[in-house]
Amino acid sequence: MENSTLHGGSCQQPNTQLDTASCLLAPLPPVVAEPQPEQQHACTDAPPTSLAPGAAMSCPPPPAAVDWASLLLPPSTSGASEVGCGVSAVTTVAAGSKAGATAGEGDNSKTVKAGKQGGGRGKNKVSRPRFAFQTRSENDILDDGYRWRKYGQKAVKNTAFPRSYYRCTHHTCDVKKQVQRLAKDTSIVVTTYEGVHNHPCEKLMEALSPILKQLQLLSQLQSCTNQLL
DNA sequence: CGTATTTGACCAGCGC
DNA sequence: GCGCTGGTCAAATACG
Repeated sequence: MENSTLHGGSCQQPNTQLDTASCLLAPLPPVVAEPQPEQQHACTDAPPTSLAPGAAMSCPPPPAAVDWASLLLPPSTSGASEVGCGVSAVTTVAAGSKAGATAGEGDNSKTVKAGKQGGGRGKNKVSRPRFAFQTRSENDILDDGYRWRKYGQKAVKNTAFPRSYYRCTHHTCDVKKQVQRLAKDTSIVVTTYEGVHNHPCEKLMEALSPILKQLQLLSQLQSCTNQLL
C-alpha cells in the first residue's frame, strides 16, 4: 500500500479532523468539551492502569516489610477512575469491542485485532481492558512511571499528528498504549492504555519507598503507644 | 555493545 | 472483490 507512513507530517488536512475526543470519550462528552484550565503535565503519577485490582504483582517485595499490596491496590480501580493531575477525562472502553476501542478514532474499524499483525505472528485476540484519557501537555509522552518502548508510529486519517504505539518494556507485561495528539487542540494528548500492568510501577516504588517506610514505622509506633496507654 | 527509536512493509478487518 | 486503514513487525539506525 502506499502505506500511510508519513512519520512526521506530510499529512496535511487542516481542519477536517474528526473530533477525536468526542469519539473517544463518548461516555463523557461534557468533560471533553471543556479542557481544564491550567493542567500542565505535572502528572507523573501512575495512570489508572497501574494499580488495577487483581493485577498480580509479580515483582518481589522490597527489602523492608512494606505492605505494598495494600498500599498500592486501591479498593476499586477498574480502570475507569479519574486520575487527577492533568487528566481531563478518562474513559474505559470495552475490551475488544468495536466502538472506540482505539484512541479517538471514530471509524476505527478493526480495533483490537491483536491477533495476527505483521505476518501472522500475532497472538490471539484477547479481551483486555482499555481506557483512554487526555492530558494537556507539551510532551506526547507523559511520565506514568512505567517504561515504554515505542514499536510503531502511524499517520492516522484526518489527523495531522501521527499516532505512536508503545509497549511496556517489562518482560512479563504486555500492556500497550497509544499516544496521539488531538488535532483539534494540539495541546491535548490522548493516551489509550490497553491491558493491565502485572508489575509494580518502578518509578513510583522508588519515589514512595522511603515515605512508605516512614509511614509504617509511624503506624507501628502508634500501635505501640496505644498498647502502652 | 546493548537498548531504544525510526520507518517501510506486511497483514487483516471493514465498507463500498 | 477491492481499496482503505489501523496495528504490528522487524531491519536499520541512533544513542548511551
